[in-house]
Amino acid sequence: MADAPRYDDSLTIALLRAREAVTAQFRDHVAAGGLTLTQWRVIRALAGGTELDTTTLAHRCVILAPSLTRIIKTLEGRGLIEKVPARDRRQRVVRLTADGEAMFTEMWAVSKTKYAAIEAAFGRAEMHNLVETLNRLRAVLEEDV
Amino acid sequence: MADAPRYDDSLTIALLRAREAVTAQFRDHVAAGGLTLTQWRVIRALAGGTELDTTTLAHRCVILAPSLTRIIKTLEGRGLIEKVPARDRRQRVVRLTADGEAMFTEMWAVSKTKYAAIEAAFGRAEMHNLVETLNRLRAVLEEDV
DNA sequence: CTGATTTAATTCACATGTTAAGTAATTAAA
DNA sequence: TTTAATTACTTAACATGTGAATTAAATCAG
Repeated sequence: MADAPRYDDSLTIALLRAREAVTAQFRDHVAAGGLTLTQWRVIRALAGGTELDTTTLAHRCVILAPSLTRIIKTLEGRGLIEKVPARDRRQRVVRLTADGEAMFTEMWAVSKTKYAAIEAAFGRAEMHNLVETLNRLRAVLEEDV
Repeated sequence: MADAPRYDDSLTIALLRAREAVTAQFRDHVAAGGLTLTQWRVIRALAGGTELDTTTLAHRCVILAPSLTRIIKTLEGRGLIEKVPARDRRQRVVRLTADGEAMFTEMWAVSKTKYAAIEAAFGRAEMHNLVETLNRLRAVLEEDV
């Protein structure tokens, strides 16, 4: 042993902690709306009349298919999303209901200000650069390694 | 709506995807050892004879207390960790068993090479800089915002 | 020293992550 | 066109995330 990097210097731990710190900024607000952060990602991906099938939605929201199946069931039960007939009957295509759109609009107004507060505290350029770096890291890892 | 940033430009999504991409590099190897990535973080934090109480361990591994309770139960059942008597009898202090240390040593050898491969692919300086940036972001968010 | 408060873990209940297996619809091959 | 292979999603089983309530031990106030 002994050659393990200090835990705070580990990339995996740094990513975990950073994500925890960022999501913490939104969790209470989203919870106040009766949603989890994961459910909120789905709402957000569908905002503005967007219709998406489960596979695409799962990919955009970074949610595994089994989780999304449960989430769709929950949100549909609350009347926030609804099914849309699809040509390919294997697919489940969904969109927000009027209630869902209203919920998004109301919550997004606040989320936007929180996002802006993070930008202000950390620096707009720094943040943009960080996102770019993270996406580049991902691209590198998904290619080869 | 319409003023939401493109999803790929969202900091939360970028963090989620990047973390997913990084952990994917280790998941199969860790699973081959019969461990989950979360369990591996615990093993790693205890490597080298380190004795830690639940609170400290949870903080270092970024695991919530209820999860850690279950993980300790599991790893103890497998003979990888063991309890240590503590002065404060409210605390649960644990350490690796001889089997646990052996498990760590064997798996760490491979993990290290995978970590090095990521460094090589992404760039050592880039990676060090990313970790520093992530920790700085966290520090900023935990202060004020 | 006794009772109130605080602290460290655990337990509970439910949501999600994760892998594997199963089902139904589509497409491709014979 | 009938069957085999593929695709999209669901279900199942277990591990973890998350917040709230609970228990046991230590500390504090009077």
